[in-house]
Amino acid sequence: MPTIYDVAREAGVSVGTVSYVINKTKRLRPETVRRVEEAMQRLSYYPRAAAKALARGRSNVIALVHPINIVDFQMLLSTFTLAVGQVLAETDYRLAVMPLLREPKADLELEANVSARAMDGVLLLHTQLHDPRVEVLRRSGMPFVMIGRCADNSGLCFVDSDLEESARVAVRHLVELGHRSIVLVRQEGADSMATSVVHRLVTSFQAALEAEGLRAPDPVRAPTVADLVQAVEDLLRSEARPTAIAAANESAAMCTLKAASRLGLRVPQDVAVLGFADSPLFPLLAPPCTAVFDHAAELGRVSARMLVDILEGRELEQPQVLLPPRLIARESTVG
Amino acid sequence: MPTIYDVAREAGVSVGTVSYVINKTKRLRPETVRRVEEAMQRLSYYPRAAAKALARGRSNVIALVHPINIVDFQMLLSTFTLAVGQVLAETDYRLAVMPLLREPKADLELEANVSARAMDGVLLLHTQLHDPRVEVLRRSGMPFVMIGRCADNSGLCFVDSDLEESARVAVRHLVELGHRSIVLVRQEGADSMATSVVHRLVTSFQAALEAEGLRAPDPVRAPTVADLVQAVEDLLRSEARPTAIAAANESAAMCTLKAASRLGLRVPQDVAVLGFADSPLFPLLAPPCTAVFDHAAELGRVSARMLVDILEGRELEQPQVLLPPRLIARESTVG
DNA sequence: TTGTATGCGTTATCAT
DNA sequence: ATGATAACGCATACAA
Repeated sequence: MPTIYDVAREAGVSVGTVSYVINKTKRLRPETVRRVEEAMQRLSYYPRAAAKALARGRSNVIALVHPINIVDFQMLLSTFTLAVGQVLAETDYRLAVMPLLREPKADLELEANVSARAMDGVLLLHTQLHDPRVEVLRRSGMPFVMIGRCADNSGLCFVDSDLEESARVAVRHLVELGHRSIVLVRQEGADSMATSVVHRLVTSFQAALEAEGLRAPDPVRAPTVADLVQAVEDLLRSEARPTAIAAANESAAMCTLKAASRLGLRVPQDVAVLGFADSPLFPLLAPPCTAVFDHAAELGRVSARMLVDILEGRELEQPQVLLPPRLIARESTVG
Repeated sequence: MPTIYDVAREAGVSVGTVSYVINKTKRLRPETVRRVEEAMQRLSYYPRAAAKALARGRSNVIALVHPINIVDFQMLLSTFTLAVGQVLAETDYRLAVMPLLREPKADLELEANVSARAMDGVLLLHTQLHDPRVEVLRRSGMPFVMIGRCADNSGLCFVDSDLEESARVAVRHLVELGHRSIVLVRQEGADSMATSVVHRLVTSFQAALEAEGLRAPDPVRAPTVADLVQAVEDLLRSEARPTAIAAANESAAMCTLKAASRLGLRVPQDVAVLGFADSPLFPLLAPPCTAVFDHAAELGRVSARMLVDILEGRELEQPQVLLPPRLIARESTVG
């Protein structure tokens, strides 16, 4: 493997000059630049990432940290990742997605990477209200932007969906369609990481129902897909059968549609279905499913830009951003 | 940030000793070990990843390289990633998922990372028959394991599904159920990266049909979800309406089910549907969809173990592994 | 156990 | 205004 010294010798210049050419740190005589570039070409030289990172004190890597064992389908993740990648493509930062595996060891794994300064900054997905990962990041002084937020966000940066407003928008949409009996359905993972964002949604949703003067029944929940389908079927067969169901995530929406179809109920005539979360699946469902708060891509763009601004020492216009919900009405509610 | 020198001073030993304690490279007097460990604790010292990488000549990072803009839903990716992560958790290697963005620049991006020696080895997802990324990896001497394979695999390591056998298994399943008229449906992305694996499937499928003495009509294809639904609807309304449809991936399966439901056709009585690919979605569809070749997790496990073996200099039992297909019969074919 | 050379770029300082 | 030189960052590994 050729080093910068080999290149310097080959080009007949000093290593400093080569470095300046690589990093465009100084203006050099075009002739010199050409010689150096040709030498690099000939030797097929490429600066070692580790050496660069050690010398500069930073790695130019941004880590996207997310739990891998969550119940949601991670459709959000690919949309989000794509958006982040597109922002970073115009910067010097490289993206490394860092899936954290088992819950108990997850924090240690993050702590190891953070303490080793394996990255310059972190995008933290699925932030929960009391998130041990946030403590790790905070203590270490690692710059980070949360997607979602904690109970106490003072001094922290985040980009989040406005869940409260999302719930209101959803409820209002259903109420305007004449629904008065609405139930929320959610899959309850064994995984605490995923739950707390859902918990916030549940709370907001109940509040939104009450604000419209409607009853706010307990949400239907089940740990597995099969159980959830069964639970929704039971609900739809009960006397208290709601006329509309809101699903907290993709899998809940699919379970709901499935339960309805099993019972021979028509959607939306017999029961309307609305899903939270952004998912490319929703338009493909039968019927296409109305969705609220689909801006995974925007969460990605905004959070990535924010983190880059922090790392570049630029002033942040807004360290805490709430994205307004959007409702995409499809056939599962509006026929 | 404390360095190994600070720790050495604090513990009253030399840096070498500290290094030995960290890496358990040598046996030291327990008393010394204790002193060093306490010093590290007090200073909350953690070795810098970049320094370590520079000194050792390797990063202990394994990169999972995959295209991000493929049409498939990347359900495979999360299952696969989880499995890889579980294998690596028992090793010293960390996992960095590296999504490659835009097609034309993807190779350059990979080349930059590879040349910079940002990782020790690569797991290459969605390998295509003529894959420029393979050339990049090959030229650079970077150890890698392909998931999928190329046209010429001599000297290369891969783990792949046995697509030919998968196609036979699928066709046989449908034939045994009495189907004689079977059509393959696929979504055709703008993205060439995704197509060639599908292309192999198409070829195998046609061959399997002919081996059973059946006609092998051209596959139905369309670039977008909406178009594909339309195309399947047209097919199902035509005189040549097949009694069974095989879908090349998740989105094609969902499009097919949707087209059937729109036309009021019952699945599987009026038309049977079978999907290729592994997806946690399949059981959730209405009806639950029969699937062939669902071993994303095993692909992950086997390829990760293989790469670690290569990196550790262990002898490979089998550098080229074909996983036999599995068929999971669900209601979309067996009612 | 210790001392020290080594790996590889970056950047401040000095020389032309 | 350019270019050369040397110190620096941090952990590893070998010789003593």
